[in-house]
Amino acid sequence: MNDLMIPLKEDGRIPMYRQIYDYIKNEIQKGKMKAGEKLPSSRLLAKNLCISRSTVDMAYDQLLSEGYIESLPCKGYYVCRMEGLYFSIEKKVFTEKTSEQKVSAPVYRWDFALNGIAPGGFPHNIWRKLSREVLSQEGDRLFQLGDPCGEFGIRRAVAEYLHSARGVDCDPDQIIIGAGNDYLLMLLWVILGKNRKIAMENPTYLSAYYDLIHMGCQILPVGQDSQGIRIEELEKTGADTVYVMPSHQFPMGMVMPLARRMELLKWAGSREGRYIIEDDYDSEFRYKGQPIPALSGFDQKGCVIYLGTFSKSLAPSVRVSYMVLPPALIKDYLALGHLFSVTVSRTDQKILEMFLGEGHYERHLNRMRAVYKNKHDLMVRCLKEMSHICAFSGENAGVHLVLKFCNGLTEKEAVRRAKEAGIKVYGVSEYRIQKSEKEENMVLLGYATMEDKDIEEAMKKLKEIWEI
Amino acid sequence: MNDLMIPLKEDGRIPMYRQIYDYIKNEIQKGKMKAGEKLPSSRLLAKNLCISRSTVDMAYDQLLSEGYIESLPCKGYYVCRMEGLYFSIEKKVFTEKTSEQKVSAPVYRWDFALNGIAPGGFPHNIWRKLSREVLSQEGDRLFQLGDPCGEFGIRRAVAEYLHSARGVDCDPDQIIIGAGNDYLLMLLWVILGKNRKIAMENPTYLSAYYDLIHMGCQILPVGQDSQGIRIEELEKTGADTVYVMPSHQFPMGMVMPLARRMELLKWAGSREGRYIIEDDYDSEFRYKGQPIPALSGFDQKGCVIYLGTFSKSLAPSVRVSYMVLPPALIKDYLALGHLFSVTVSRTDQKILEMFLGEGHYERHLNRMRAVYKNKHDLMVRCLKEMSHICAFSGENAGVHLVLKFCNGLTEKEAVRRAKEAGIKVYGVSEYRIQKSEKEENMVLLGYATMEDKDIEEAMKKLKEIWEI
DNA sequence: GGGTATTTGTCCGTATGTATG
DNA sequence: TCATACATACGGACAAATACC
Repeated sequence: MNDLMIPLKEDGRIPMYRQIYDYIKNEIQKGKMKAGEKLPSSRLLAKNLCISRSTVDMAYDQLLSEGYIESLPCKGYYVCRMEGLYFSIEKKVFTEKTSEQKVSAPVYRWDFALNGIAPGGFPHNIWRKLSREVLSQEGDRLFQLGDPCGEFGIRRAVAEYLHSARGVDCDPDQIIIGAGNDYLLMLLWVILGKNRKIAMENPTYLSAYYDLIHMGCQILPVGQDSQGIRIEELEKTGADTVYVMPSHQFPMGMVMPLARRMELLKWAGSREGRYIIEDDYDSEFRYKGQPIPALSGFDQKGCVIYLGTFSKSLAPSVRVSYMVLPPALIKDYLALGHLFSVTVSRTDQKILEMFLGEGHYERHLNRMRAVYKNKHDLMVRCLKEMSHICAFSGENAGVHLVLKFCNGLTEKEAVRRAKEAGIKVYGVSEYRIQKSEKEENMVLLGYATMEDKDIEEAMKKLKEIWEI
Repeated sequence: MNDLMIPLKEDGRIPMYRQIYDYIKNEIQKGKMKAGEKLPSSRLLAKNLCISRSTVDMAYDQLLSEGYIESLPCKGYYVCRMEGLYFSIEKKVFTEKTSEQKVSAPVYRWDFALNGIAPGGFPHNIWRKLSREVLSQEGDRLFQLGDPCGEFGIRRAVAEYLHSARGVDCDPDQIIIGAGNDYLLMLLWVILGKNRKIAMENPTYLSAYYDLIHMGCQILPVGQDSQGIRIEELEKTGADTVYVMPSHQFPMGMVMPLARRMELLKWAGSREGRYIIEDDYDSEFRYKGQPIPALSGFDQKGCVIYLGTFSKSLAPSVRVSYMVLPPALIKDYLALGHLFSVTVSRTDQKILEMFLGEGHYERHLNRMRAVYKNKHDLMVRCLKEMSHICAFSGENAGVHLVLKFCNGLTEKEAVRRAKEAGIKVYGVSEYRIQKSEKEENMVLLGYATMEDKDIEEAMKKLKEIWEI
């Protein structure tokens, strides 16, 4: 009985320890838990229910004192023999209505989604604790209007993080905090002026592409090789700005080596007013090879705009991103007269500031890196058994892989077959901003949100159905 | 490495397991412990440090989960190969520059600010309670990606509120949640298409004006009389869209009567593709007269876009606004393919949902209405004693008043004299998007942030210094 | 070379201090 | 003051690997 799942409601009306107590008592009375049966250990149950062990302890204590269970030190808790008592307590059970979406959705049993985080990956308790601290300490002050760029505290924390972890040397005053990359890109578009010709890698991160397109921007697609964007091609487009993801290109997954980075910087520095937008969206997760500082760290001439986010590394719903502007552009931004208010609530800013400042972020990243490396290695192991079907790339970083079929399977057919088997995979063609004429044969598999067990099951199925 | 001696301080400030963790992590990062090296066993280290084994276990556990070390059961713990993160040991320290504004700011003893809320006006305890509930109840779910328009729950709550309090009849699916009006205006600009000619009242809410201007929008200023925007003039401009604040025009403070509203709706309905953007920013605060439903409530043809916010009614730092789009535009928005993610964190959305759903918002508004009515009445009393100096208007709603000098004082001079006396008041000319040729003679006084005592003192001073 | 003592990671229940309302 | 919940720290029991006789 280690899979005990107790539905907890923390509306404050019924204490949690009481709910646990009630539930277990009921199970014993109904006979679902039999005499001698072992209860889950306090640690295990606490972990499963995402609460403190002491809370479980309190529930067990009460059961103990009422004779429902006995405790064998260093062994566990066991259900006692309850004799001579007659129970007839029938509890009414309420079930939640399945929402309509849920009814129409269950086409996919597995989803190799490209966003989202590992289940249980969000550092709940810490976040909750910090949230409580912030709300009780800061008082009214936090609900007055704040700095339009974001509070100094979080900007400093981000600057320190960028310095030590990404090699980016910037002043807090160069940083702008905003609710998501989409928003910051819109802001950037205003700051840079509306006549920019922006080059992008093809395929690329579609959200950024559409952001810019819908703002009325002219986008010039540029091809890429194994080292990243092709500089020669970039030069030919006549673009004055380029949007790149050097640390882990999305979706192709290549890491831009130092040499190419230097070429890119040279491109930007060779003409006045050229800018590089460096989207460093998931640089936090690397599993192999030398860490390469962000492009922005090598920037001497102030032509790199750095974009980073907590949405990928912490949780998608933490909609906080940051942008480092070169001094010249920050001046332009301030000249706009603070016309935009900051889009992130001050409480969230303060929580994040503390999260970074107290080292929680570093620890969280380390933990998640270990978690993702596990999944990554598992994926690689599964894929190695499929080498007659496909080759893979984009490994060693990020949380997704690129598969290229070598058995003649097309992207379309692969996606279709996977769908029939209840597995969602993503075709590379979806991310092209300039469609290729020839048939595509690559798919993307994100593994962040998948449980290890599901990865194994799904990969086994894929191996079967992609056989030709 | 069995001679590991870790200097432990047991002053209770840093937990012991944490000190051990920090120490070892540091050794590994500095390279003093190399990959593959064996750590002392938990028992040995515990003995050496004279602490419990479990304490060492906790430290090792954390190092384990973060991937610094690996555990081989029955053998020992070993240092892992740490790759991926870029370490720069030296920490950089940033200090906040005392911003120039702060240095030059303390000129003012009183500030009749036009934004901000009453001191103590934010319902702290409730907010904190809800925040705690949300964070402990919702668990992980809340940190996965949510609905791009905002969670259904808050959209439903807003729809219900708008229906009952503002007479706006809309479906939750017509609502888009966003971080601030600025953001929603940018979004709207994308949805409406970039060739719109937008008319605005003159003077108007500058932030909205600059948002649109910087997006590259063509803005046509339109004059207004005591009833609001002049329809004839609007017609002449050739605009296809108009931005208005019918319930309390900023900054002039007039309330658009029913007749004018109908004229405006007629204007919009008379030509295909005409839209009215109704900014209902502070309709919550009315002190007199019949409440007039929002323009959107009379809209039969689907040509009104409604903008509302919690930034004014709750607190500036609660950056949550909402937009109600007519069905046709919602379709256009969805056709854009959800390219924008929602900009408000899901926790904040959930908190607000409960805040509305449990009736806290209604109670809060009632309370604040009473608070502001007090201040409002106090202002009016003070101003009546200044009737030889100025007339006032814009009363009965909102949290600011408009003063018009009748003793020949100019805006410029009035602002200057007030500044000398340590009082900040705001000239109407600042809010004009088309400057007037003749000398201005109106100023704006916001009373939301002022304590009653300060209002009395400041108004008394103003009476003296504005005497001619 | 096979039994045995020792070492080791792992899991267990327990106790205490602290923060919050 | 008390109930609730969490963080920290303790020491015992067990099974598997290892070292030793």
